[in-house]
Amino acid sequence: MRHSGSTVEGARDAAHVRRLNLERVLAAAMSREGPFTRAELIEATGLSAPTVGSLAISLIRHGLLTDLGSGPSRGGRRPGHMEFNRRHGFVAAIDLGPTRTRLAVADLTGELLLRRVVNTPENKQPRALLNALAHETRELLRAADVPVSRLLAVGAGAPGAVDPASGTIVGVAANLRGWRHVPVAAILHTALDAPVVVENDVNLAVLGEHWKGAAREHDNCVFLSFGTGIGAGIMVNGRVHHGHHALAGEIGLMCMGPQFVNVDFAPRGNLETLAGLGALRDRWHRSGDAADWLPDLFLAAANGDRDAHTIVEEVSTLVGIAAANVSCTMDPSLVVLGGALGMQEPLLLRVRQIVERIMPVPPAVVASALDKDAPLWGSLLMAIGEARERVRRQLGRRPHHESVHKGVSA
Amino acid sequence: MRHSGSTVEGARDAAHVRRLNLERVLAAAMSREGPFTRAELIEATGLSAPTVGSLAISLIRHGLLTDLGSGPSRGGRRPGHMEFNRRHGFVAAIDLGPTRTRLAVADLTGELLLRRVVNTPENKQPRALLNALAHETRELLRAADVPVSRLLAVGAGAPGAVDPASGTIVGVAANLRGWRHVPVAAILHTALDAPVVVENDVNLAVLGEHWKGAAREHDNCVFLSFGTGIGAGIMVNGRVHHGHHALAGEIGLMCMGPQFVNVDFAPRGNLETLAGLGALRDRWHRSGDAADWLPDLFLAAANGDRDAHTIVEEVSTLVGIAAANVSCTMDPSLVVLGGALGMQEPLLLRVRQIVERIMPVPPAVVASALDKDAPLWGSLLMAIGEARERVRRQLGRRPHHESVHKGVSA
DNA sequence: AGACTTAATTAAGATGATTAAATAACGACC
DNA sequence: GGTCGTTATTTAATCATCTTAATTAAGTCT
Repeated sequence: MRHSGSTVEGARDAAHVRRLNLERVLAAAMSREGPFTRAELIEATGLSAPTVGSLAISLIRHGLLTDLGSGPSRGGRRPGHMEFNRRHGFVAAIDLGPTRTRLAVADLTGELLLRRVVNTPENKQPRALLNALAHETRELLRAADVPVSRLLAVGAGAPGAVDPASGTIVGVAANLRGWRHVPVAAILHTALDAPVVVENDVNLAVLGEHWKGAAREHDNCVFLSFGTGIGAGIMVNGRVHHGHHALAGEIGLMCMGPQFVNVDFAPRGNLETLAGLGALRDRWHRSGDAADWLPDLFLAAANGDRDAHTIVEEVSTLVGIAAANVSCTMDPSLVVLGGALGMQEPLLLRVRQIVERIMPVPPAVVASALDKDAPLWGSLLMAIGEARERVRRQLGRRPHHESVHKGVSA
Repeated sequence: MRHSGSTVEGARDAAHVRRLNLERVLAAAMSREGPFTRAELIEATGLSAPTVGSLAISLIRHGLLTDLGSGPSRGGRRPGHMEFNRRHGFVAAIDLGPTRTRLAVADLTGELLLRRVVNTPENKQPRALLNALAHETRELLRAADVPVSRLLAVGAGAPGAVDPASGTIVGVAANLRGWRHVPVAAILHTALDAPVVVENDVNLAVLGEHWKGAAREHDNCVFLSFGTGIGAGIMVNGRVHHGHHALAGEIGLMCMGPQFVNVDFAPRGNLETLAGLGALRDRWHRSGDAADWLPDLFLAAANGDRDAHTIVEEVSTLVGIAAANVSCTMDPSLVVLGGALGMQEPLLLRVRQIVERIMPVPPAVVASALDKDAPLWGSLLMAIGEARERVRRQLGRRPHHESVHKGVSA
């Protein structure tokens, strides 16, 4: 549920300045661990003392800051301590996976309150499934002692092509057949009575890694997910790049050489059909869940099994080429590998080797630090962003005036 | 010569609002063809009449707007017409190519005054060559009747890896051997006494096509240049994407299949060595300038020459794969093909076919509208951006006060 | 006890936006 | 040809919000 700004991008008057300064102070307050004083906010924001004082009062009135009373003196008047009120609002995250769904509840700073992993309900229509997950989320909120009214935003992730603008799953997700044009945001919004932002799971993974994982400080990076499906989350200047049809990062479609062009092309020559877990399973003559046979494959390859070695070698090469080709296109400072296949150490080494051969100034290539939780963290971050947006809008309105009576000046 | 903001990202006070509003009015004034009235500015900016009046006076004082006196009435008071003063400042563009160098002078709206194409001086050291081009630029300014003091900014383009932040050519350019760490911006700045912004030629091409060419309105697009060198200019949300080491778009490095990985790799398997004009020339057993034999090749292919057909077919396929792979990574709404090879019609058709086979929602694939002039237009746009920046900084300072005497209020 | 320190608030002044009213200059109409 | 309404712009009054300077508050230190 995104609101497109109805106003003409903000009137440029004094009130605008006030909003900007409020955000500055709020950002300074949130970035700080524990309590702080007005003086520290003055230092951090560069604003004048009276302004910070006034803004602090405003934020305390709104409940975003908690007044902690005065602290110990440092040689002068005792400072008034305060603290960001983390419990002013909460967010929930739902990472809908093909087999497992991860849920989490956190406060506005991203501190995790509770999390839960459930089996994704099978054989359910999208709407029913989402309602079941909403129910699960409400239970989690109750368990975390969070009143539903305090839920400010929900972040949801799903595999496949997602249009964040409309909060809809537009394409078919790997293992979630039949999900076409499902208005995920709308359904969850109704069920949870909070704004919902929806995003592709790989895009969430890159957000998560950037926030809490291996990609901290890397404002230009990519997350490459190699599992049953193959996709990339692309971060440009600290923001996720979606592309024009929300298809950016669909590197599963990548063509791996001229030999794959003229054949009966569609489903037989691209990266996903060559290097997805499906292809590996077939070549390794196994079936069932990848967790059962994937480690075997890499163990066998390490132990000199000819077939296994060939499979690993060839797939690693393909993955390496993909990573290198994305790198020469985007020039990220970091490439994060994820997904069941992407987390395999031998593959990582081979990918790094290939990338370093091809790129004159190669990006670092590392494994995901958050692994399967990466999209969940990304969902949380996205939800926090939406929640802060909501808070900002709240702050725009004047607080409940407690009719301050003052002597009328002559 | 870029200045990194010394202030802490702008003090958020009333003066800040003033600056923002000045920019609003200026943008509205520049976007308009011909004269306009205050009333129109009020309508366009959403600001109040007194504010616009005051800002207009300020801009007229600074010489950015020209007062044209009052125009015809529309049933009421006659409106005061004014006009953006295009001759308030000028910009120059220099597109340094391996064989030809293009120069242009334009006003602040991008209206071309004069242009010139010269042979790139050969056998000169970088510094001498740049000084020669600066001399050429000054001549062009004189011919266009532009005083050097009115030159507000210069945009320069060069092949190879350019670091726009420092205005330096860092890598080796295709036909300009020996250009390593040449401080282009600094040299030209000294020679022309104006700020210089330097950018990679392919990045400029995408800027140019977006501004005046085939990519208008396409805020997510890529320009693929296929000539002796191969590279891409990548536009994300209306801005050129540079990547972390200014290597974004170096798709000449792209690996075209696993068969090219394990061979003695470095210079023999990537896109540029397979599909660059050098490779074509060798396969077609020719030598000299591509203009002499490239049309022959495509003509022969069209006329059924077996060898030519094979060459064209194979190269087109490689180009198509590259375009498709960039597309699935970036999801642009448009792919523009340029460069001597990229402008060949049969290649375009094949590329379009491949891209449409691979992408579920394919981008449009078109030939460059500006052809060899694309980087020049991009340079102009970049220079105009820099010039406007300079003007904005000027506007920050108070105009020469003509000591307005007024009665002191009691 | 008095002097200096640090923190926060109050007061006064400056800037620049807005609304409301005034002015300017015209067309139209009886 | 005077009144009236219309359009464009300016002037005046008001308001919001920032800043600096002064003041109050509540200590520490010698």
